Amino acid sequence: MRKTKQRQVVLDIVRSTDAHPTADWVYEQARKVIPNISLGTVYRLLGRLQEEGLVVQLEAGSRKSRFDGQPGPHQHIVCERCGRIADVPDVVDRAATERIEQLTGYRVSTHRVEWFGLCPKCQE
Amino acid sequence: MRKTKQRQVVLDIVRSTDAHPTADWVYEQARKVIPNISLGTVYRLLGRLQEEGLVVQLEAGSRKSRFDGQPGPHQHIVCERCGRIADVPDVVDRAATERIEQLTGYRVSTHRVEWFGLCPKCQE
DNA sequence: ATGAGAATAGTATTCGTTCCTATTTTCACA
DNA sequence: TGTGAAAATAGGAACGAATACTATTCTCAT
Repeated sequence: MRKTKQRQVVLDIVRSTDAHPTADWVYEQARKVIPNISLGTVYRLLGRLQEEGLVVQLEAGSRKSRFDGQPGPHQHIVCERCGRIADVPDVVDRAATERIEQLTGYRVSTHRVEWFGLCPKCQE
Repeated sequence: MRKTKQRQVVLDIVRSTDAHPTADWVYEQARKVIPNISLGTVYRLLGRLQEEGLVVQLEAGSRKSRFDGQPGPHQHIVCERCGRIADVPDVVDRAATERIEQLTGYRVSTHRVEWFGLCPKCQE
């Protein structure tokens, strides 16, 4: 792993804010320092930084939406190897929701818990 | 809202499985019944069925990934109006994880809680 | 029966992201 | 301090899930 100016700039930018920026926002900021930096470089660096644990990527996962024909209060667990999705009961109670509302000032309307792991078949 | 064959077929398909199918899987199944059904129709119907509460869409939200330069155990709350994201502490304890493992047979490696609501600014 | 408008089929388009490759840059080692 | 091999980048092409567009078909209240 080599120390490049691009890498340092991208890391500084993503660390400089708590606004959870998008890749293209990081790209725009980076261009102020390195005008001809490439968007592909930003994507590659963000991915690499994530592998190293310096950055967390939200809403990643498979980019395909999946649909559930059994609506109702339940959550999901996704197999990290084969993508199989199973239903699980919700573990978040009313007290937790109220705590979040008080801490953030947000008015909570809903929440979603996603679990990740290995399904029984993929555990071998 | 009109009763069309396409609508009924898509609803039957998405209700017939608990595998949380993708839109193109639903499309392939639907083509076995209506060979010239359009993929756009499948997308539109799934969206409409979701609005009616008959179907739940997973992993939806903005299609852009967002990045967090402050790694560490915390979760997020997303404003449904302006997209603002704030950090919140995790509310899932060890006992809940064990319960999920026993219920599903999955080996849990991580989880993610996403809260949705209105940020203070958007509550007016 | 019929006509207005809702829904569809087929296709083009959008846009976030990834891939490709010639060129540049970094850094271990002489 | 040079030098060369490997790694990283810039720029642009390609990909793919999802959406937009529009002429045509279908539904259903009357």
